[in-house]
Amino acid sequence: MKWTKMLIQTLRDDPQDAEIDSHKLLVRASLVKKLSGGLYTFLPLGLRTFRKVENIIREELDRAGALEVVMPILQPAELWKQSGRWEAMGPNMFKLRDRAEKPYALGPTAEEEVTDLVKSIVSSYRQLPVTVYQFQWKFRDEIRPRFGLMRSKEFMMKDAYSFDVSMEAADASYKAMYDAYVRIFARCGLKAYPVEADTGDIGGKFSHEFHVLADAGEDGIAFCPCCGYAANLEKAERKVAAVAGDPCPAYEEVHTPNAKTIDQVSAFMGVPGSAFVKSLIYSADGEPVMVCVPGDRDVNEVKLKHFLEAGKLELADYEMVLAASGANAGSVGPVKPAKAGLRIVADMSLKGATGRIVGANKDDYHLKNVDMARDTTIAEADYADLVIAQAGDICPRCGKPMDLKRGIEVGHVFKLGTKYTDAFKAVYKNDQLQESVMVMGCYGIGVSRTVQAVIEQSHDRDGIIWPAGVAPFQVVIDLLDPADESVAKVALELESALESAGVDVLVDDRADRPGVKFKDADLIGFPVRVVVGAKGLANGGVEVKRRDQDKSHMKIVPVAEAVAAIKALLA
RNA sequence: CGGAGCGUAGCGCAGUCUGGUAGCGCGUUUGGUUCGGGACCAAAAGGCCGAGGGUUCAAAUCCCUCCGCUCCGACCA
Repeated sequence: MKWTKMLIQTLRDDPQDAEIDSHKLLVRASLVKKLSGGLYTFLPLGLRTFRKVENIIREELDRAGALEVVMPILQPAELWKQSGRWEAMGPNMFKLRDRAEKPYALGPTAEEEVTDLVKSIVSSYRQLPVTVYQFQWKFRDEIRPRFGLMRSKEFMMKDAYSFDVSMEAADASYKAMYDAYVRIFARCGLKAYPVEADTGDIGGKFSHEFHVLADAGEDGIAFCPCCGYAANLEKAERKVAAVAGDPCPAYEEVHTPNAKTIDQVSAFMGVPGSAFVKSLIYSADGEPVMVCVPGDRDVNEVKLKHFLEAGKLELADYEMVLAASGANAGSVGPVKPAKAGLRIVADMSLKGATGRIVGANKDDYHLKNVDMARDTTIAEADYADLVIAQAGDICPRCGKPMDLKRGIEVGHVFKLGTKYTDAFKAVYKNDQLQESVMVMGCYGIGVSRTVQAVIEQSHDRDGIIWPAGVAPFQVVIDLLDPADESVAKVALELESALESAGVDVLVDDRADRPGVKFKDADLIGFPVRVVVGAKGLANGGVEVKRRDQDKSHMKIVPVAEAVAAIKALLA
């Protein structure tokens, strides 16, 4: 392929609307072009990488025995109503109607569709297990699209779904996908780590996310450097040492005018935030619940939701706070709240805590010298791990302190159980003609996001450094003297020789000066650069260099040996 | 949805406060000189100044409305 025949528009300046390196480089290297917020066109170069990532995924899933299908993007609303997610997905889902007013969704995912599909084909245990997958554009009405392809309204996802006869059999399907994911990300040149995760809106039993570590990542991850425990902060557990609370005198009121937040009261009283108990009123399925956590920690709503087994959990509104506590937000506390029998739950680090400061359930007042056991009615069983893990928290597995990292979620595997197969009555018959519900798993990879994650993880000041497996072209030939027929001939012959050897190559045949070509080659980041020029040929051949090595590694090789030398650099 | 910032040539920006012929750099086209890490000279093309309304003799500039983009936040007491 010749550069002058491609549609490439590299940019010297960073685009005005990009914040992170990978987003800037996607645009500057002419891989994508923005149409509108959260909507991108893949340009020829970007699409080549995109297809390579797709093919790696396809090969590994095929190898794992999965079957490719393509299901409609436009999904009838009735499917979503059957699973209850027409409501549950809320405004995250694009909804539309046809001319007959029949409602549809633009698929944000396809559990409903695939369950309906498999149910209609599979009726016997002999047909199981089966795993199907597709590459399909997904649509989500994101609150805030950002960072280019990282979080967009429309994105390419590989989604796979397994169906098994039992929980145990489903574990094997899960394991097969997990292993395939490890291979896929390795082949993409990515360091992706599996981390334990919450199952979120999709629901299910357990799951792992695959994360690429990057400061620009949107997710917090707790990492144990000692034993390798890794979990999304939404889920990350922690161990808490028992509190040896010294006895304290009876509690008493303190007037704290105009001090609402922990920071304000802490400053007012001259006591650190950790001495406080922060108390929040949540509405759990419409019922008020008070949640107490140390003043310097934040509630983990995901953990709380699981602990309370609540369907819908949100912070209580103003009226509910007043009715439950007797005071407004800012003065809420666990000692004698207004509502008799109000359920109070607390973080386990508060068990046995004494001498704490809490809201007095009376506006502008706090209580000091509170002994959680003596002064509150919190049940033994209502102490649980309810806060977001922090760096330094104790690993639940090995007892050593954990680190905090940030990650880009590129893949996710779920063991779903029977949530959807129950809803759709997806059953099979066993050899006794007895019917059972199939057990399901689902497995996603964000293809467009993975492309960007590779860039985020592999670039330098000059541009992208593509891993050879996913580069738009593996080799760029910088033809420095395109007007010189004898030099051009060498470049073109090398191009066909490389193509015959299965190496894809782009010849920069522009009439520009060398510096322009070198800069663009570095920006786009072809793994190997070959310079063909009159000067080099006079010195004995063509010059080859890997993108990830500097000029000192450049080698002059005779034209006849060039293909072998280039293949060696790509290996 | 709340807050902030920004919309001027393909891209990056100045001009807006203080109204008076729409500019700069990169890119593009043509000619010439150059030619191994983003060359130089000359000439040229390219803009409904986000859209609509208002004020004014006159609006990119002042006022109003809307639209789009980016960032922060979305109830942690």
